[in-house]
Amino acid sequence: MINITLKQLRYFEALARHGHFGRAADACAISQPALSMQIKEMEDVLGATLFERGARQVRLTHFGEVAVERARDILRAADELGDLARASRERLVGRLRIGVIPTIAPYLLPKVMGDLSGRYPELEIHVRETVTPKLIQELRDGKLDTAIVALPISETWLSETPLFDENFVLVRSAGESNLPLPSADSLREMRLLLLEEGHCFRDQALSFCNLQSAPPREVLDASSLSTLVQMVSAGMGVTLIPEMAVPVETRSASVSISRFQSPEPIRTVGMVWRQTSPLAGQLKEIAEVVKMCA
Amino acid sequence: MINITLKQLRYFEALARHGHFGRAADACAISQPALSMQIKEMEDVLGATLFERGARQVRLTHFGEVAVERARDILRAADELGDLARASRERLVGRLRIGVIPTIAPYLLPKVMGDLSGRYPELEIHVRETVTPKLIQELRDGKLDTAIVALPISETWLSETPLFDENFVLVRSAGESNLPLPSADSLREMRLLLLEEGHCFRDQALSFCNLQSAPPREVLDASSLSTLVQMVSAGMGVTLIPEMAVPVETRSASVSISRFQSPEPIRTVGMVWRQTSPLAGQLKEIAEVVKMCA
DNA sequence: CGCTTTGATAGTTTTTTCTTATGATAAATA
DNA sequence: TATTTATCATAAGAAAAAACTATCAAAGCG
Repeated sequence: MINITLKQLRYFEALARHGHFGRAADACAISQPALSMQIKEMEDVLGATLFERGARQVRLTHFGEVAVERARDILRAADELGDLARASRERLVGRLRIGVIPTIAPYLLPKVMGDLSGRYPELEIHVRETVTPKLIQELRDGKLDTAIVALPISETWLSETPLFDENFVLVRSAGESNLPLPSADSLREMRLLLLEEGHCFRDQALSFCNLQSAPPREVLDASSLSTLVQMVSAGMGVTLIPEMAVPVETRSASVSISRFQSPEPIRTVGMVWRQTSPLAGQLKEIAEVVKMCA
Repeated sequence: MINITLKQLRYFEALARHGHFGRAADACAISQPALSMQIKEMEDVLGATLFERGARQVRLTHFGEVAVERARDILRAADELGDLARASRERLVGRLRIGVIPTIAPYLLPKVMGDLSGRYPELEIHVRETVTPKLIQELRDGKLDTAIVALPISETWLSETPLFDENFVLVRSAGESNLPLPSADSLREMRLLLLEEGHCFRDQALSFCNLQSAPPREVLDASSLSTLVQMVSAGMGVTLIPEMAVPVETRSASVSISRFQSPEPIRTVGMVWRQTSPLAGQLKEIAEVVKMCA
């Protein structure tokens, strides 16, 4: 498809402004014949005359007058594309889509969101809270820019950076606080309440109890840590929650919290993103901000 | 002053659309390395990354998404400069891209095409037949000059002019011609065959039966009026078709046609185009020609 | 592991654009 | 009227840009 070029539009606009081939050519920093040829080329392509070449002056035709308006619009839009690029290059601006797993989101996000908004006022943060496999899928599909999950993920196409380590604590009903601390193995014999399938925290808890995937007797699949703690508070069993969740979740429940002796159960929380993401640089920066919060 | 070129914008747009260097290059009729180089050049000039090159897919960055919108605007404006030139040469010549909805096209186009070609011998008419939302999108993208659709469209950036009104008639199998005419409401209880989702005629028919969007029992989604009539002919139910379609569609089907009493179902067919289109003047002229045909 | 897909790179060729030199026309000047 | 001057067009070669072919390298897939 043959078409006009932006260069021709620039020359055209210059000629329209100066009304003189020589001066317009100077303004464009090219020779006069070069300008003449490009204008002629443009007229040929358009199939219409742009200028009425008088002996002593060059004047726009009626069509030329209309066309130069359009040309100026186009040139302005093209220049704005450059401005747009410059604006987006400097600071972290625009939309940032973060995914967070449900066992971290409610405890980490309030502070992180505040800090990020303060630091990057032009950043529009979208948060998606769901389980790890879905987050990874959405990352792969380009629906998310980054995700905060329990490491490791071990996908070759992902970059991962650790943010912080997090202990698991035992939650028992208030009356049991004096009982001796059960060993990891003996948790198997107790009524251990867990999150439903799909949450990585469930697998981590089971792993700590040396259970592969077969659940212990009588598990109850909760959909949130809040539910778990409320169940414990009602005397239905014991559970594990991340230390980070303690302040929020025990506020309205009469339960006792105990830390394990070594080997203390632990998980590493980190941030992941596509290795190919052009935001990689900025995401590292954001990871630092999140580390501060934790 | 170094700057991007329209050619680069075209390549950029193609790559954004195809998400694949090879196919985009094909679409631009150049080799893949040529496209790669121009995209890279463009990214260098802008100083920003436009695409995230994944192992298996190429995806726009956030900035790329914003930029491609601008690029499309610029490209459309540049194309319109050509249209403008054509319009300035008084008579309507060159390419005219008309979109028509499928429930009108086969009945209106044969005559309209003939009349237009006779009247404007230098006019090269391209016809695109698809559903209204796609036509409107293509109009917006500058891929169409005008479209013939059911009014109203109510987009502020469109000019619309009515062409003619069209009644809907009831199609029943041949044996049922003596039965009394069902009311709009009672159509709901019959086995009403309709076009598939997306056709405005489907919505208009449903609306006449006072159905919002929930389809009646056992709808069968056909992709053309011909199919509908053939189904009716086979005794599978009843349907509505525009009056204009009657001569063509009942030629090879043993069905009976009945007009409704008032309130007679009706729709207004009209022509729409971008208000900013330089062809506006000529399009009005064409609308008059189409009116004659109907 | 090989095999395939896919984008990047290198070197060469083709096309486009630009430059200098020159021509042509008409107004201005003498 | 002849000459000069101002201007834009044309021509031919040089420079720059863009495109092609061939090939590489990385990553997914069986």
